[in-house]
Amino acid sequence: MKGKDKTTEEKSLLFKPLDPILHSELRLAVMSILIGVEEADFVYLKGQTGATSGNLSVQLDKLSSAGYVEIEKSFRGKKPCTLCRMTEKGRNAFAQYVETLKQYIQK
Amino acid sequence: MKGKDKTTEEKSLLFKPLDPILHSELRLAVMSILIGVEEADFVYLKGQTGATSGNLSVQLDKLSSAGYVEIEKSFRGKKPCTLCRMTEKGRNAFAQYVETLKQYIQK
DNA sequence: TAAACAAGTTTATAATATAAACCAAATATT
DNA sequence: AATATTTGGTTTATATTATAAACTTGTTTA
Repeated sequence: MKGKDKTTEEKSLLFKPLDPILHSELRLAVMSILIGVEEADFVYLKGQTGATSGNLSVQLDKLSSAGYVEIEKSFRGKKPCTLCRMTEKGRNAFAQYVETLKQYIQK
Repeated sequence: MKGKDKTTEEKSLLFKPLDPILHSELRLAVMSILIGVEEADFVYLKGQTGATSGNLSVQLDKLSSAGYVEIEKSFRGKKPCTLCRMTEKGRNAFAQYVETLKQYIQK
């Protein structure tokens, strides 16, 4: 294929892009949990998802940077505690992601 | 976290792993098309997905290596033609992926 | 008082997705 | 009739990701 690949420009009308922030196993699991609760802490999310601390930490950061979750660091007694809560933006993005996904898995 | 991270072993019961072959935007789009038709050629898949030739070629290879699609190379007149068809294994994997995904996006 | 644990973060690495560059054959252009 | 362009792809290089290992800081426990 010489020169510019013309198809690069023509975006498919049939398949809208899947939000890359949400199209990730662990981040999706976290969002799935957070959508059903008021808030959840790091340890709980870790337990429910089965993720390692490192992976969870990184993915929470990404969700936070995207503005999909709010993270609030405090102490529970003497232990640090990281509380996570889904934002309105996160809720919208999640709903949109699910809609888009339906185009891919139909029915 | 010193030593081995214990949570590594405890797999989550709530979130089954998402088949990494299918959890990919382009491969999912391709499977989504192939599940609805008897067969589709490279050019058609490229048009429908909006993918570049290179990307499509690579992702078709992966689906083929996984045994999810069969690829049959022939000629249509004098032009080469790459026909793709979903296998039974692919159909099962797709159905399973959709089921698993429902755990993540519920309802 | 030192070893183990809790709650994370940082960093290194392996895997992925993606497009750019490439190729061979056919068709169109001068 | 030579050459340029298009068609239908493949290979390769690169940038991004996901992931776990290694590290940190403070707290229990032996």
